[in-house]
Amino acid sequence: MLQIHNNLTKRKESFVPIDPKNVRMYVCGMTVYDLCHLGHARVLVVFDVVYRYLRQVYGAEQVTYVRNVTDIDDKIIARANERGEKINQLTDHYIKEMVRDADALGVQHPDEEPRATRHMDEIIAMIQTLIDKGYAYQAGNGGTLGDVYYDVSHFEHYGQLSGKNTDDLRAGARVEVDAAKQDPLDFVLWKAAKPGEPYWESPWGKGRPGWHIECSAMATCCLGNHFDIHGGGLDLQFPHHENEIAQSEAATGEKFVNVWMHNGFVRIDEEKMSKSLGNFFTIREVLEKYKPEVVRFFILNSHYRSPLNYSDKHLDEAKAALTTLYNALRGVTPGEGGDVQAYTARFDAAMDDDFNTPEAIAVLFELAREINRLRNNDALVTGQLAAELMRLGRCLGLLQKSPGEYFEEIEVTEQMIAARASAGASIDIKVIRADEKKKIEKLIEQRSLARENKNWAESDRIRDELAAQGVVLEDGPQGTTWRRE
RNA sequence: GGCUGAGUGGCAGAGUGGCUAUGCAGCGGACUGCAAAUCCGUGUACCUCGGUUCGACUCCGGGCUCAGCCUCCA
Repeated sequence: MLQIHNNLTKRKESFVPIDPKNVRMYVCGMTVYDLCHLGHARVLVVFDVVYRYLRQVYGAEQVTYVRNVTDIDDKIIARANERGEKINQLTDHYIKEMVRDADALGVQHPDEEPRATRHMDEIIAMIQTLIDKGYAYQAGNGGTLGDVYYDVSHFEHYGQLSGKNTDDLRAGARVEVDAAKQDPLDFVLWKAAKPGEPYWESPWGKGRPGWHIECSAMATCCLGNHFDIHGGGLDLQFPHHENEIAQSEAATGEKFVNVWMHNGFVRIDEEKMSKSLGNFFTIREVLEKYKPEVVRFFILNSHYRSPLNYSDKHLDEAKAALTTLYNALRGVTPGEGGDVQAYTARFDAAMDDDFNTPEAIAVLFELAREINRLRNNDALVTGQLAAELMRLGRCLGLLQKSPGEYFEEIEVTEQMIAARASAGASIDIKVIRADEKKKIEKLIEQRSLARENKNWAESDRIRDELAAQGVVLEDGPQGTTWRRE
C-alpha cells in the first residue's frame, strides 16, 4: 500500500484517497517572469512521477492533477515595467518557455493548468467570503484604502503545517510591521492598485490579489473544497502553504488538504539554489550540456525530500549510469510475458514507500545486469526482461527512447544548418541527422574492411577519428556498433 | 533566539535491530588484434559520547557539525 510522508503530521502515512475514483492533487507551479531554473525542474519532475505512479495505482482516468501558473504578482509587474512590456506579453512568453522545458524533461501535462488572471471571480468571491465570515478586514487608517488583510488571530490552527506558533512568529524580529495591519502576522489578500499598475475591479476598488489567495481559489475551484494531495517546493511551506490553509479552511469551513508533500531544495556548494542568492542555473543552461533524460535521472536518483546537490560531476555520473541502462537495451527485442514479478514487486514496493525513486532505480540496474548476463544465451527471457525494464522505466519517465535514438541522436546546431544552407544542402533536421549517420556508418564500413585485412593501424586511425567527433565504437560478435558520448 | 531536517565506504545515494543496496570511480580476472561494452571477483561504510538490548549504523538521551525555515523564492 502506498505510504506518503505527510508534512502536516510529519509522518509517513498510508495514503487513503477521499474518492479512489478521483484522486486529486494540486501542485504550486511557477510565477512566470523568468526562465525556469533547476529548482523548478525538480518540482516538475518529482510531481510528474507522483502523478505517473498515482495513475498506475488508481487508473489513468482516476487521477486529476492541477498545477497552477501565477501570472500576476509584484515581480511580474516589475519585470514587465523594466522591459516596457505588457504583463500578459511577458507571462505568455515565459509560459511558453516553461512548457518547452517541461516537455524536454519528459514531464506529462497536468489535467489542468489554471492561471490566476483567469480566476479573478473566484478569488474575489473567496475574499468576500472571508470578510463576511470575519476572517478578513479592510485596511483602516494608515493603510492604503482598498487593501484587504487576512486576520491570522481568528484562525485557530495557524502554524500547524510549518510547525510554528503565532507567539514565536510575533516575537521573531524579522516579521515586518506594517501600520495597516492589525497584527504583524496578517497578510494581504487584495492589494489596491497604485497609479499605472494593472488592476481588476473589486468591491474594495481597483486592485489585484495578494500572493496566496490565488492558489486557494484555484485549488478549491478545480478540485473542490477538500482534496487529497497538495505539493510544492519546501520553500513554499511557510508562509505560502500555511496561508493557503488558513484562507481555504476559513472560507469553506472544511478541511482543505489531507496530505502535504514538499520536495527538498536543489543546492550548489552545499547552499540553497535560489533567485535571491543568484546562484541558480536555468534548465535551459543545463540542457545545453546534458540530455534532458540525464537531468531527469539525476533528479530521481535522490529521494524527493532530500537536498539535491548540483554539480557537473554528479551530472556526469548520472549520464554514465543512464548509458549503462540504455546499453542493456541495445540489440534486444522486447517481448511480453515471462517471470518478471520479482522485479515488479520490488519496484512497486520502493515506490509505495514514499516514492523511493533511488531504490526503484536500483531495481532497474539489477534488471540491466540480468539482461546482460543472459543476452547471448536466452533471447526470449532477455527480451522479457528488457520489456520489464522499459515498463518500469516508464513509471519514472525514463528509458522511453529506443537505444538507437538515445545514442545516435545528434544535436543539430544553428551553425550546422547555416553551413548546409550556404552549401545548398537540405536543412531539414531529419535529413541532416540521416546524413551525419551515413557519414559515420561509411567510416565504420571502411574500418571493418581494414580489420578484415588486419590493418590495425588504419582501423585504429578511423576509430580515433570518430572518437574525436564524440563517437564511440564497440566491436562485438555481430559486428561494430556505435554511440555518441 | 524559536522551529525543522540531515550526518553512511574515494564520490553519489538507499536501507535495515543480527543477513549483498544500487550507481560512478579504483583494483584483479574473463572476453577483445588493441580497445569499448559486458560479465565475474574485490573494498575492515555507517559523526561523537552514553543508555536500552543477547546483539545497534539502525531504538532512546546528550554533544558536535551541516543545511533550511522564521522575509520574496520550487
